[in-house]
Amino acid sequence: MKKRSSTTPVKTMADIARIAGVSSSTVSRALAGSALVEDSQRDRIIKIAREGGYVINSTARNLRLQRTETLSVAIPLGHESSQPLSDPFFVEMLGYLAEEITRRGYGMFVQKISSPMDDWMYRLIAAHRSDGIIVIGQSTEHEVIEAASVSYKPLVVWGGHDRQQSYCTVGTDNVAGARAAVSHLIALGRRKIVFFGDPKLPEIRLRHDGYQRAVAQASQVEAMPTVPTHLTADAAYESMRAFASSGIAFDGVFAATDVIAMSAIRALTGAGLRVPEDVAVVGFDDIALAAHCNPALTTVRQDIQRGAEMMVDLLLRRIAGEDTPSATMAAELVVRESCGAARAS
Amino acid sequence: MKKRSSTTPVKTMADIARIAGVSSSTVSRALAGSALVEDSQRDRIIKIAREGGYVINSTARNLRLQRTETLSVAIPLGHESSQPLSDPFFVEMLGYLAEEITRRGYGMFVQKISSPMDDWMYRLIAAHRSDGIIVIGQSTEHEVIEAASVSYKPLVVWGGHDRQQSYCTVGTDNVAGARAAVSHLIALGRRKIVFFGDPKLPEIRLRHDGYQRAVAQASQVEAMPTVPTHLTADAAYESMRAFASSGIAFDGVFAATDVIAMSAIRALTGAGLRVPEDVAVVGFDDIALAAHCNPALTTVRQDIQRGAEMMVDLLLRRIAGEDTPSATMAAELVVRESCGAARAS
DNA sequence: TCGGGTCACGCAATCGATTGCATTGCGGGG
DNA sequence: CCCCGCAATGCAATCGATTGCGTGACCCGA
Repeated sequence: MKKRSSTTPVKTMADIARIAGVSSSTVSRALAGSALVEDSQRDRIIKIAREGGYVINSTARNLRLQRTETLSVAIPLGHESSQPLSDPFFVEMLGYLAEEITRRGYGMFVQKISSPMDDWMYRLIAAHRSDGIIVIGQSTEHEVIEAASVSYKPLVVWGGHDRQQSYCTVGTDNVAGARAAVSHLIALGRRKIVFFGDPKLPEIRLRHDGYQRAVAQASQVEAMPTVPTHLTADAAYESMRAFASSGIAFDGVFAATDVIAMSAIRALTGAGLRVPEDVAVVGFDDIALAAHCNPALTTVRQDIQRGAEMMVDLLLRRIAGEDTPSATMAAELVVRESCGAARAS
Repeated sequence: MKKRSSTTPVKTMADIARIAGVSSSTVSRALAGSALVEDSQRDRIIKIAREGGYVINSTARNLRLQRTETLSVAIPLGHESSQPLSDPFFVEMLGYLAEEITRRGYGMFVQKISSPMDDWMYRLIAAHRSDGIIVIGQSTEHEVIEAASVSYKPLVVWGGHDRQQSYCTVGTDNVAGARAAVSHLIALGRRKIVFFGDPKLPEIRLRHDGYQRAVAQASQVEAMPTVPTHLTADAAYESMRAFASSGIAFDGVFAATDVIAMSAIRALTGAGLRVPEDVAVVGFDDIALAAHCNPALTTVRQDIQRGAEMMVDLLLRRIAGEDTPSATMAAELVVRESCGAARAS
């Protein structure tokens, strides 16, 4: 930390004005780089500010300018009781958002929505603590978001996009990604593929759609049950353990998220099944650990970084008054070890 | 979102005052529950506010009250080039902090310190955007933090505690935890235990101390090299791959973090070594995935949730003027599969 | 009936930065 | 020599909530 030789503490523009022998108006203009201030004067004022270690008081500035220079990031966790932010996907997204938002000079106001009353959105808006809101994942809150979006425009949501929804989303092409994943399993000779995930959540429903299309399109693939597990590692582990001991034969698993996939693999191994020899597993998300677990996970990659950038970009444009459309990014199948090589059908 | 029947928009206290036929002073006092306002009057004002959907403007309030009701959370990543927030440990911590901070009615201002110039701390302080700062992990920034802490009191740091450091830390007893982990490996019959992690980082240095003490205390345990790997999954994987092919024989690994441990396991498996049969692995942190990777990871548990609570608690007390001491939490060895059972020495 | 006291409430300053408008000084053209 | 105009700067209001101090109304006892 730099040492400041401040005999007179320089906290406000008035302090600078006093030292420079001018009014605070001039200081304000000088610091803003206004051409109205004489060059030498401006330089002198800026020098005083710098040497005094002056940093503008953003609270006062924001009050005057009627804005906050802050973006809210809301994470609804309606689907997992009181579980803390457990999914690395959300957390990686949070990290990229932090990066992108601070890069643009904004602050990031993080809000976890644990026990959603239906007015969380309203309260977040009315608090006036941010200029706009990013919602990570629709969870079970689609209706609430939809309702809020009618009157509140600076809002961008990560998640699945539906034709009849009016709010602006950024997301991956879940249907195509899921379809590619399941088609890959089928191409490797798997015929009994189970879907793990709860289609009540919008994104997961789309992935389930993709799964169904791939299955419907292929021949000789058996219809298998859908297991609506929660998104947490514990719940997914338990679901898979129960399913594996149910006696239903299966040779492939399409997990709605990587966390589910990794937990499933562990449960399968615990049940004496080998991955990928006995059961091939594909996930969705490509979280950082997917490449580094054992066996390495074949999964559908979502470009989280680009997603974060797009959300911030769209939100800032919405704050500026533009009415931006939703954006969908391509999904990419990343083949690793967990689904093995082709085998005889 | 609730429907507001606001013919007259109620945005400010002055609006409410106009409707109620009083001054904004009275509105302010009424909303604050002051006894100076007559009961029926107060109820009426509160009713008007509620029906108008009024939410106080915190920017104005904070300017007047000279505070921000916001806490900064800084994450220095000096150790991993431009890597995004990759370690689940940090990210889980972030989630718990978000929970705890919002629970206390504060906002959370997240700042990622990617390419640390030595004035990041000063800038964060001088921006006046928060009432206090939580730093997650010392990374390579010990000196900067130490320097800042001399003049800036509302500061709490997650990380290792050293006798000669003056800032307030919250952390796990790294030495004892590491010692327990390594002693466990030794008790299981392992004799050639390698340490993976970079002792340049304060916390890791303490874990390395614990490792050395456990080794020194035991008999028949060979001195093995320390491999100073980075904290990212990729770097750790590469380090282990290189080490495994170096020809040095070993039967145990103590990884400084779970991410390193999980990557190491994968590299070992890739090199044809079995875990835990050929090499036993112990990690540190007990991140959520530790229990759910394959094999499940034996590791030293840090109570992240309690850590987050303590940091917020200490910080609020520091903001209130108290000079709180550092806190160290007990570490707990969690035995799972990755170090196997005892074997003949 | 009057003075002292209490209760409710309003006035106006304050927090710090911004900005429309007024003002000052200076130079040049008529 | 005077006046106009421009350049540079100051004044003061503003954003919205808070709060010390002042004031009016009312009640009570003397």
